[in-house]
Amino acid sequence: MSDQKRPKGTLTIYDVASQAGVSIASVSRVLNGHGSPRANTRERVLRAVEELGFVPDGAARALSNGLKEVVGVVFRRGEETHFEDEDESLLFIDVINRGIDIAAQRRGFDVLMSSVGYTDNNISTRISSIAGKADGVILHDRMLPATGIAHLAGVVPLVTLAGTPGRGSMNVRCDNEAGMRALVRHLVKDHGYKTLGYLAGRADSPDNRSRSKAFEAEANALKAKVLSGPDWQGNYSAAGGAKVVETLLEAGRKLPRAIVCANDQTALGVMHALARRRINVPGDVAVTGFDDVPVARHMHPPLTTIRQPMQEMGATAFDILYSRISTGKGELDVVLPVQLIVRESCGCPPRLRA
Amino acid sequence: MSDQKRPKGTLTIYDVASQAGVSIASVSRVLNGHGSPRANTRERVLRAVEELGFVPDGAARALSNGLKEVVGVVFRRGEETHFEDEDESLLFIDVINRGIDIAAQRRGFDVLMSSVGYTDNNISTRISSIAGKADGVILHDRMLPATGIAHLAGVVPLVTLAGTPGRGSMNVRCDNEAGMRALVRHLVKDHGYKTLGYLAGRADSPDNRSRSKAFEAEANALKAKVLSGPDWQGNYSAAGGAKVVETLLEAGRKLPRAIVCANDQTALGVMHALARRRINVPGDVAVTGFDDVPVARHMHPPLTTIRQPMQEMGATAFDILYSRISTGKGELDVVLPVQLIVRESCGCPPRLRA
DNA sequence: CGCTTACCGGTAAGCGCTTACCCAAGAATC
DNA sequence: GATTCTTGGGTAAGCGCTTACCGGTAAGCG
Repeated sequence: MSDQKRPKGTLTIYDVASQAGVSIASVSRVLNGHGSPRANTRERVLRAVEELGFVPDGAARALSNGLKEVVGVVFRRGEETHFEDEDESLLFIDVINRGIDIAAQRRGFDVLMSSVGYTDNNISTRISSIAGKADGVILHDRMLPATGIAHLAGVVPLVTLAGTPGRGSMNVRCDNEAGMRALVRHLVKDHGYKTLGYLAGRADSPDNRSRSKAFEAEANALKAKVLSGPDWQGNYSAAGGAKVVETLLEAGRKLPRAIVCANDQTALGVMHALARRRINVPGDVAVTGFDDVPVARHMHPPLTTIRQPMQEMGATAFDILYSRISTGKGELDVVLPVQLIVRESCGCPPRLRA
Repeated sequence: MSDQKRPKGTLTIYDVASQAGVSIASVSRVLNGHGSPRANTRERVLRAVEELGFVPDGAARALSNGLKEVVGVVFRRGEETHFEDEDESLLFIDVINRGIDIAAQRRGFDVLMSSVGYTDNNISTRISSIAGKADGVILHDRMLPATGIAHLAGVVPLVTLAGTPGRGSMNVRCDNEAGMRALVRHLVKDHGYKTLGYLAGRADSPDNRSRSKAFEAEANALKAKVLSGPDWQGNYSAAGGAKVVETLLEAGRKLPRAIVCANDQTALGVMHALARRRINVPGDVAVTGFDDVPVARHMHPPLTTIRQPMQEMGATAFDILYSRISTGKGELDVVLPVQLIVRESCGCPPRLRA
């Protein structure tokens, strides 16, 4: 392991080749396991690589064979005001990212992460930068308007999460409709609640739209009274959820028997706001979420919600992207099943923990 | 925004050049803001880029100008058994990574993340892969033995976190000694505890070594009795901390008045184990941590600990790596200050929350 | 023992970009 | 109006790698 070698320029495959006394082609073959090098050649190359501490340049490799073995992931970094438990837990996005990471490793890919703040105004520049450095891109929800997505999809293989497939981009989402139907049914049929409110997520989110629609449809079908509209517009954040409840209360409006929130974070905010007003959950008002993020089961009371297979969503996103990259094909729209998780915030009795 | 263009091969700078009726050099100049292109030229190029939806290839760019604008970050993904709150929170590493991310963005760099599992046996292969794709690498604690670090540092600019600087690699850590001294002093002088135990982290961790040394030195200086040794060997995980306490208790050993844990996660495990035995914290035994991870203040009782500026550590790691990459210079060893955070697990009274 | 077949391994082309170098055309000067 | 200075922009080399192609040697065969 001689260290005296300190070539000023970077160490290249030529250095390895001359050290080993073979050609650069042989070095490349040995390193990539192509062809069938003679044992002698192989050994000399490996020894030279070891002695020199050679690491092939990823850029050159990528340029040459057209594969970077990198996926880009773009998501929003929370920057709004935070609620107690909100900033500190693995949220929806983190768990999905972990799934992507794990799936990527199986294929020898690495993950280029880029979080953008809410106030960043150069988002599309940043996404382009990522796109140029990766073989494909995974976009979390609400990163780009539909036209931007279509445009980008023409440039690089693209998977959106919780979006809508279209114009060449692929999409992974979960079965919002089935989840919402199950939830509403539980609230109305099992608990007998007659009035329900839907505290919406961002208006431009496909997830929010399908949850909202399924909510209304099912509630109407079961003859429950529905409260919604502009007063019920949240933004997926805990602060947004709390705000809606407070505004409603200050206006002297009567709350429904159950508040169905667009996601768990919103439910977190709602429960905070309710607690501050000494309104009992679920005694006076039941609250439900959507996602089943890790903190959901530690809320007071534990949150009844719909579990999305978050890690699996991430892994699936990578997998379809990968097959698109390597074979040119790939599912356009993958819908993953969800599961109703009954805890106590809906009014069900506590269960024994394992 | 014509879409009919669907060139089979990738879109290159040549396509843009011919579309704009200029040379590739001009396209490159406009895109990178070099030279002083005439307004006319500039416009034509930008229009062509827009029409074609051109995104320059990062690999080619990197190869050409020797800068990838990517930093690699390698860390361990937890895979051991988990305690209730452990898996679900932003831990030490996550917060540091966020700091890296934010600092990197300021310089137009992106972050290539690679988590390795505890059971992965191809770690150095993976690290090499990352190194080849990045301009520099940040390694979290205990990813590689010292020789491996020295070796890698010869290949790519390298920053270790909570390690030791040496042989060309840089390091960022926090002032373990000062923190530990302050903590021990608080326990002994303010609370009057006479016997202290140090529940160690991984034996091969530099952080653990310096905390352990400072602990003993300060405790001895203050004439407190010290319990340590092989029975007190943890591994930074909650499970490890709990195990030590249980083993001690089963062996009928008497616990010290205060248990100083190598990190917060360990303290979490210790408090679980103590609670299970109905031992009161801090009444019977005080417990302290180190790090101040986000959950620390939500434990029961809230954990007294040493706050490390985690996000700043990440940002600093990137910054010194960046200056090394761009100027060839860079601090070799950065030590960041820490702060004693007094909560209730040491025996102090509850404070009003803001 | 001479010819075919196989197989290793070397040479060189090119991946898409940046940039040093150089040329041409307009501005400035006498 | 001829000469020199200025400056935008084109040509081509080269970044470090992979791989198609081909030549040389050894093994297989009649």
